[in-house]
Amino acid sequence: MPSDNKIEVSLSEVPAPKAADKILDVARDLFYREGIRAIGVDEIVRRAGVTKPSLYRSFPSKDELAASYLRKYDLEFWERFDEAVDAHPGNPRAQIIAFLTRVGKRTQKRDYRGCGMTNAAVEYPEHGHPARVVSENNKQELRRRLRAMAAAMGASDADTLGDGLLLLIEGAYISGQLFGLGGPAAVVARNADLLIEASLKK
Amino acid sequence: MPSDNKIEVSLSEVPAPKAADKILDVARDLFYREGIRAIGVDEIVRRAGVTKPSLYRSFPSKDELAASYLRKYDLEFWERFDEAVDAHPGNPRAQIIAFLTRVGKRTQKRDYRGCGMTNAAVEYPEHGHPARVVSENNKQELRRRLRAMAAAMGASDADTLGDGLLLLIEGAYISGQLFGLGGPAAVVARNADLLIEASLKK
DNA sequence: TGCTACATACGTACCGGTCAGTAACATTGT
DNA sequence: ACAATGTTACTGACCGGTACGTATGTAGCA
Repeated sequence: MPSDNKIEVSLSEVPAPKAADKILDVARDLFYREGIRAIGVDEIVRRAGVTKPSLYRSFPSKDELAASYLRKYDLEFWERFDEAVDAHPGNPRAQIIAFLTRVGKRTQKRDYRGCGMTNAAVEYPEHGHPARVVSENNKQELRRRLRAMAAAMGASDADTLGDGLLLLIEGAYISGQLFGLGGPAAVVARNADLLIEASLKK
Repeated sequence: MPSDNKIEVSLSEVPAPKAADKILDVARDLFYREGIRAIGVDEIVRRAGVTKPSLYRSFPSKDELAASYLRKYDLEFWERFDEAVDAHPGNPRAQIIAFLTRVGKRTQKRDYRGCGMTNAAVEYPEHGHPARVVSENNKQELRRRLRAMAAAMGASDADTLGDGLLLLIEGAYISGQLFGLGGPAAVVARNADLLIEASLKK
């Protein structure tokens, strides 16, 4: 058994993953790839190597586990977003294009499955569902930031441009998983650039 | 009992809706509003006022019923699309804007649920699933037509513009059900017009 | 007209499996 | 001791799907 992570070289190093963490990791993977409704709790605990009571000791319900998965997804999303922002300080246009260039690249990977937030909202149309609430909050914050960036670019109608960029982003997420390789999402950055250009002059 | 459709005034008029038709009507409504995975066959037959064996005499499986629902959806979609096209003969730009204006309006209705095709593809990521196949075919045809229209507009890079329009459309479908009233989908036509403008000059 | 013969359409009751979730108790490591 | 986890077994509801019997309409024929 080479390279086992049970080595425990010293204190607080590889601190023996708790059951809740293993569950959340597996849930994240399966929920994202297959969909939340498509995955049962039995499969999650099986793949995580834990038992069902362990799941329900850490999470009050499957719906709340899904919400936790999305909160984790939310954190990772903003990390990726801010990475593009930080790469071009004071240049919102370059920030957007950098972000969309990476999104476009990711959509061209095999088995790309779009945005976990967006997918969850499609799976759970019911208002107030725990998973949907997380998703809606994420999207509203994204909209707010895009509009602010559009304003910082000096767009004459910043809200319209910000919303247009959001439409392109969501379209890329969906088209990425619909068309696979060679799909329309590959040119999302180019289209965003054209849209920005048209929104600035005048 | 006023206005009962059992009148049968003459031959071949209101020909007593068959079980299969009632099932498909109910399935269309429930699948679209709640999602395909969220609705069981029991609820469908209950709401349709028929029994389960009747469903399985007309449809070989739930998956095939979902595919039938999408084929019906596909027909209605192209009716709406061609309506906008026919309203502006020889003017692809006006055709697109007319279509997107109506899409934008529909996204602002309460309980808007986006595109049944798109939603089904999100619900069934597995390649080859009967419902997904119908959805993918619809989207590929839409892409083909949008690219052709972009070429007819005289865009320098017609494929990029066609794909950009597709991204905006898919973004509108998703944002419509994510944000509800006052969401970004309301300005999809305006953004499409800006994108077209930017893609034509030069 | 009266009868059978057959096909179509439908209903009752049921199948095994899976769903999310839980009760009660044993085991482990610190 | 204590807290976290595992073990086993279970619940009631629901899942998609089916075996099998029954009603109804109609064609053929006397």
